[in-house]
Amino acid sequence: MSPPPPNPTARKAPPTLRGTDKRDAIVDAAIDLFVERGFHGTAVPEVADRAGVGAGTIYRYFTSKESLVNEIYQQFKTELTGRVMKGFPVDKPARQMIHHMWTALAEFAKEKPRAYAFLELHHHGSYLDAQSNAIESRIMDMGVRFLQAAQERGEVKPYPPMLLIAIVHGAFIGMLRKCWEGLLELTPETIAAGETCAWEAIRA
Amino acid sequence: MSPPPPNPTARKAPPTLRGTDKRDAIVDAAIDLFVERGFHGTAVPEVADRAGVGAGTIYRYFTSKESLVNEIYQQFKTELTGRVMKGFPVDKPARQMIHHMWTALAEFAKEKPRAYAFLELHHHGSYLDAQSNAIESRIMDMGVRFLQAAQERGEVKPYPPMLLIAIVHGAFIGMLRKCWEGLLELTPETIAAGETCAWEAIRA
Amino acid sequence: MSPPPPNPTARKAPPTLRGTDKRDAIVDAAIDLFVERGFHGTAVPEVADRAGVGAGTIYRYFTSKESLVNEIYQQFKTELTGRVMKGFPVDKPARQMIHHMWTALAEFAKEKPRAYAFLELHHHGSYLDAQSNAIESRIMDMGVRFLQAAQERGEVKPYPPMLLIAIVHGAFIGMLRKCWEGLLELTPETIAAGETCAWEAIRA
Amino acid sequence: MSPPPPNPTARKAPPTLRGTDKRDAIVDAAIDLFVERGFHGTAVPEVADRAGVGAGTIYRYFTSKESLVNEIYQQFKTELTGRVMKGFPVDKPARQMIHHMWTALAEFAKEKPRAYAFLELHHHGSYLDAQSNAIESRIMDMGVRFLQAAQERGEVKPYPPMLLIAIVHGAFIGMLRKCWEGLLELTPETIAAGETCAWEAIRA
DNA sequence: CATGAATGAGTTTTCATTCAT
DNA sequence: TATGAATGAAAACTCATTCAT
Repeated sequence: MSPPPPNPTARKAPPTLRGTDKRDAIVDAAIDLFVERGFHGTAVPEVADRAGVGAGTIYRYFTSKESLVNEIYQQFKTELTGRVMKGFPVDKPARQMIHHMWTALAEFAKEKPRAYAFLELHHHGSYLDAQSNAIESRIMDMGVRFLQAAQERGEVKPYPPMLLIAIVHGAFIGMLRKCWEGLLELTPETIAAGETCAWEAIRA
Repeated sequence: MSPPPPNPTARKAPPTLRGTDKRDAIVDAAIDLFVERGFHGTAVPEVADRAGVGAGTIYRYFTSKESLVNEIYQQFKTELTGRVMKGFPVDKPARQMIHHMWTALAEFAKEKPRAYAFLELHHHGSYLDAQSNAIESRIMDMGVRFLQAAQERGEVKPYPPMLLIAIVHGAFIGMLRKCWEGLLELTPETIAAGETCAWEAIRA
Repeated sequence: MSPPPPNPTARKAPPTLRGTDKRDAIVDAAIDLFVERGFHGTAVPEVADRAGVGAGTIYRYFTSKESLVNEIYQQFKTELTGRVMKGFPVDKPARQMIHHMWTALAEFAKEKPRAYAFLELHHHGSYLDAQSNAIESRIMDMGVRFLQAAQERGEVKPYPPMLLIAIVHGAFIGMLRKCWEGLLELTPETIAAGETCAWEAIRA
Repeated sequence: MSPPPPNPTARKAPPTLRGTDKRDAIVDAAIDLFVERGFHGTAVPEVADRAGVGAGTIYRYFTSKESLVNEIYQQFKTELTGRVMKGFPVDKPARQMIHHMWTALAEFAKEKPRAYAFLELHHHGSYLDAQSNAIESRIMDMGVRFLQAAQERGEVKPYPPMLLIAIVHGAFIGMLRKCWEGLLELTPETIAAGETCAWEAIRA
């Protein structure tokens, strides 16, 4: 996200990196607090405290509290959709598409659980701007197209594609939530079992 | 301004019920706003305005903003669990249990969509007190017991019961969310299709 | 506290008395609360609760919270000054004047401790109106005149009369305060000892 | 801390001390208003206005309105008792003790009249915490001990020491109050005369 | 007459944002 | 560039007073 220093001999390199460090610290702190207490329940100075920076510093990286959530949202939503899109088995059977998607989501959720929780919990906050919401629709459209194709091949149930997406995605979220609540563990076995359920939910 | 009174002699009805009316108006307004903007994003005077009462009036019915969310949460969570429990086919095959549960949830969600959204979105808010959280665990325990019995009868997949619950409940929420977003309609067909998916997700 | 009904056949007696009873109950409750928590620290509904009447009832006897304090203040200040004036040994030696005054104050303070505390603590509240403050000055003027006369007779110290008043009255209040705090008991002995001190403080 | 700058180029003095300056301004404003209108009668923004700071600033120096009164109370009560204790003629005749105490109190009351009035008027407010009240008792205990010793030496009247304290302290307060009301002037002569009265009030 | 539910102006307190250093 | 003290607008909540019953 930060452009590579065009001048490798610059003495200013550490400060430049420090800038990135600070941004990252702010993002990390903000994710934690937004997940724990929600957007409106989190005070900017709290974010600054947890990030170990001054309150004013946040405004050097983000123009407002709203832009902070939105930038975080877009950053991670983009990363998440990127992972799902990357290597998506476009021409393969639906079973493999589900496997790819389920695995990609699970990996992300395991690597960056707070970020995933953040995306999930702030899904439709009134503070999200148009751009943040747009990312969602694009991936949804893609999902619908692939599912329609699979229906035509008779691989999945002939229900509205949006319903099938909802069922699969909902099942995934449901699984994750129980993990966050400590009632389930996100082991490879759990993930695989969940995937089986999700597939059988929609297969023809 | 006032609707044409079909009965010109009825004058006392509103005054008689006014106390209950006001409380209900506050609860309705609060649900709407909490769903739209979240707990911390909703100001008490906004609730009062939408309810058509003075700001101070809210404090005659609820001791604090927190008690307002908690009372609403408990009221509807109790109603919802009551509906699921009532007439639950205890000794019947798992398929019927799923049908009963799915139908009960769908009926409630259709009758009182805002209330259902409220319960769903405020699920684990830090402002919910012990009592509010307790209702959830009790119904979950029951679900686990029934699923275990069904597993022993070989009716559902031999995965952790909590995972199966998560999948089914998650699928239901997923379906609803798409309805809230206007991407799906909560018709009897949609509901039935979703139920089929949910059942096939967990059946052995 | 309520006078015996002089007319046993009057059907209206109870209502009539009830009115007076209510006013008295309000005054009693108000004195207690004003002493405990101060004027601004006392809520009108609290007064109503303790008096056992409805909140609105207070406004049938007093036009406002301010008029409530002021009426109470004037009522008891008038009673107190009346007691001091009644039978004041105008032509007698200063020693006897001090005795009379000290005894009158002590009797009142013993009979109606809350009322005395009220007068003392609300002495110069910004909510007292002109009339309330006027009562004070009149009795003070009288005290100054008598003390000047006594000075001319060489009975008391030739200091500013206002200082002598301040010393004696201050000493009395000081004694009472320790009683209120439970550090001293308002026995006849204490009162007499205090009087001796007060007299020797100002005698020539 | 900084000597009076006779040098017109000094620009940095106020900023250096600004933190302390603000706190002091708040304390000064609060004392004035608490004396004039009482604790509950004073609104925090009023204090802020008079102090020339923003309302929020007060909460950077004091955690609440209550802590504001308590900190002020303790600060000045500690200063006052310190002055009385400092150089107290422990082994000298009671006459000298009275002189020392009376002079110390009068000096403080003259230097910081608002602070003295504040201490006096808020003496037993329900908003004072345990620590604020504790300061009072310690100095009282000391007074009792010294008076008992003086009684054994036959220097003062054989009345309860607490009564003698009450008389002397009450007389002092009485004198001050008349000064606050403008009915007496706190000249050295007045102070000396008052002291004479106070001594003769308790001497054997 | 008596009541107490209802209210909005006012209270204490928090917090996003700015700006002097 | 980074800071954090300062702030005022807005939040949650209280209460003197009114008025329909």
